Amino acid sequence: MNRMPVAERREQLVEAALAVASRDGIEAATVRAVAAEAGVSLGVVHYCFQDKDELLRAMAHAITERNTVQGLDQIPRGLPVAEVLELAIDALWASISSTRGSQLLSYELTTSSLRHPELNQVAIEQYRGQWAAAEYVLDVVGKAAGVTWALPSEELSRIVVAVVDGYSLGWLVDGNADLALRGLRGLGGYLATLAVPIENGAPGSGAPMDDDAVAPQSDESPA
Amino acid sequence: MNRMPVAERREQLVEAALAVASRDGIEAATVRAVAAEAGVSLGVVHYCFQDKDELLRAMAHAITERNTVQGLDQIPRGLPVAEVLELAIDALWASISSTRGSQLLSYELTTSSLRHPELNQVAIEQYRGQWAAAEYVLDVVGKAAGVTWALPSEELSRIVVAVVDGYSLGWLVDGNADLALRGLRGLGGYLATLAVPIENGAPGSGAPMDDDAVAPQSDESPA
DNA sequence: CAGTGACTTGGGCGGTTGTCCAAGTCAAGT
DNA sequence: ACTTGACTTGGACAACCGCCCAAGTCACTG
Repeated sequence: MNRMPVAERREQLVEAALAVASRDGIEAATVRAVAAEAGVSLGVVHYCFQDKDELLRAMAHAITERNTVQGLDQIPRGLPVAEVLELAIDALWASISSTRGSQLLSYELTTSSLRHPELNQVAIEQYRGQWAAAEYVLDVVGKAAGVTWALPSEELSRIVVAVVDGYSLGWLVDGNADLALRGLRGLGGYLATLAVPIENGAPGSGAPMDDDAVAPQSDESPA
Repeated sequence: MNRMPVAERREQLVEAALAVASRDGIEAATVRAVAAEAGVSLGVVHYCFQDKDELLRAMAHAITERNTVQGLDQIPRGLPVAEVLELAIDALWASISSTRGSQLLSYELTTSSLRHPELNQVAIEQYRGQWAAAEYVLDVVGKAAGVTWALPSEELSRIVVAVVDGYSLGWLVDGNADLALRGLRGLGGYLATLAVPIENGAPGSGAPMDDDAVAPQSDESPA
């Protein structure tokens, strides 16, 4: 094999682990399988990572980092909240539904983390990332539509993450993408009822609305 | 060991498998560990089950069947829909939050099922059971409060299952039961806005309400 | 051009897994 | 009392796992 500095080799191995685990499941991501996927011999993995667990943690970190939301910068301003939300949700679902293996791997990583002390931090990092991402998206959407939200953004992001998680799981099980997307659009409709227009002279818009502030739902995608 | 007919022995082994897997995770439920938990020798397991997979399927079937909702028969009639929903949700959450290991095992079973062809039917059976249970609960609640729902019950049950799943996962990760319960009560508040009183002379009640029928959320617990 | 050290190799180690089986034990029927 | 067959036992097997290491290879520096 081509010689390569450790740092670069590590990235390659993480990539290989991600490929194997997304395709065949986290249990299939053995040291041997990762080495074979990367086209290197067995010893290389333990030369670059102290443990198999360290490799798995690096892989989890990579897949979590990759879940950053994309394409939010091109959301047009001045649209009604409901429409902005629909755009955001459609984009989110497109990115989720096109990466089934990664989605499934994310849930496998979460449950594995909750069982094995060596992966202790993985799950909480995953969800901290998702809650923060949801909060950020809600902030961007709110600014694009000129509204604020009737609920604290931590609660709202929890709602978004929970609902997206729930529908993603359901979709993984039954394979019905349309049903899931319709459900998520419903979440968008619910969120729209929580939008409060900014009194400021700015050209806001969207669903005005009372808050009878009931609340919870929410989640940001684990893609 | 005491002699025992196969059928009875099978039940005992399923119980042992459930104990091991709930406590230590699905990976820890090896044939040896299950035999030890049941206090029988190794060969007994393969005498009662053809495969390890057959044992796992039987275990999954048992845990899914056990998720039937309880205590619904003692819901008082004539209460406002919002209060009935809160009662139901509090009971549901009490049963979820008191069985952390089983909840986690349910998610492990789902992901395992989605990866291994031998467990193919497990996940879909789990969710069919949960969607049906949610539908049943919504029906009971509706009758107790004298209302019907503004959305088709299949969609509503999907919402319930998705939201409960999402919040359960979040709770498994961060351990914050209060936050999850508050979130689920919010789901109850949302559902209340979808309740339509029955015109019939019956003493219904609860939040009346327009349906702007957006929709989805929902889930029934995997306990 | 020689030497040094980072990187790679492939096999071996002990442990665990699912599966199998020859032999043993015990309750029930004749 | 003896036979039969359901049930149990404990060890063996091959396959796989994570981990380790002595030896080899190559790029680079002096």
